[in-house]
Amino acid sequence: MSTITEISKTEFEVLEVLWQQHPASANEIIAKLNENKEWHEKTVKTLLNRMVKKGAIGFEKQQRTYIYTPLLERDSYTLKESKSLLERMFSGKITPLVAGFAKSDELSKQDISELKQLIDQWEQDND
Amino acid sequence: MSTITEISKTEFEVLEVLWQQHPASANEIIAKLNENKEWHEKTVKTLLNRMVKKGAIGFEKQQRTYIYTPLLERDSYTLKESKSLLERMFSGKITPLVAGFAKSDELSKQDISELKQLIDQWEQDND
DNA sequence: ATTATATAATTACAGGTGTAATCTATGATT
DNA sequence: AATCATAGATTACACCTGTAATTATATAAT
Repeated sequence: MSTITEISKTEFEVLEVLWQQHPASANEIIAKLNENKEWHEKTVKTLLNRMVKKGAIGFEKQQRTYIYTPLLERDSYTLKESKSLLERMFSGKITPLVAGFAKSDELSKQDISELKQLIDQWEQDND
Repeated sequence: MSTITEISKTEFEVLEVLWQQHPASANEIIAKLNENKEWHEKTVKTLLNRMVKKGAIGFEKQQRTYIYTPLLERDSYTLKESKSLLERMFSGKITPLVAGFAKSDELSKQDISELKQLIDQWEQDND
């Protein structure tokens, strides 16, 4: 249920494809992953196994093979991780993070316009 | 020089006090850390040692004791970590992260006004 | 039924991490 | 000078990670 689960960086990459498309078999996941970079089959299987144990994903037996599904919501997981990072390095505030990006020229015109829109929306909603 | 260095979460906490005040001896660091939560002296010493090996901090001998200094800039380190997180979970874009906060009511009136100010500034600078 | 094949389970193994305890050397104290 | 206290160095140790290889098992093929 809730996000007690700790996911490692590689595990996250695997979960990512599951979030994009589930349920999915190990082989489907492996194939999808390999569109980007090389993943050894055994490695992926290990990661799936570990995530099952951690309760991050579940599976259903389809004959001999497993069909996996995420048990963790992407949004809540990324939010938790984001909050954790902000907490640890920016006293929990979002602005210093964005300011860091601004300062080192990591913000594009596009980013700015998206942020403005987001803020407008927020102000409409919270008023 | 540049941020090749990998710092663990606890190491970061120790580095944090060094960034706030340096150079500093192990004991000063330990004292400062203990203002917040309990840190075992041995643990802190281990972490300092590891960070020296990693090249994240340096020291100067003051008689028998070491006086440590950060060799890593806070800003560049936090930027690197922030970028890494955005890269991994938001395709490198800042807006989805902020949107996640907005969606789960993690943004305060204050945050919004700070963000707006930041954006104003950015627009003044980049024009 | 036997064998080959493909899945999942188990085992491997060298770092890294959190959290200390123990050892060693050196300066302080008597 | 001998001893003590203390700082740093070394060692410990279980768990996590990345990255697989090996083993066991269940089906598919012959």
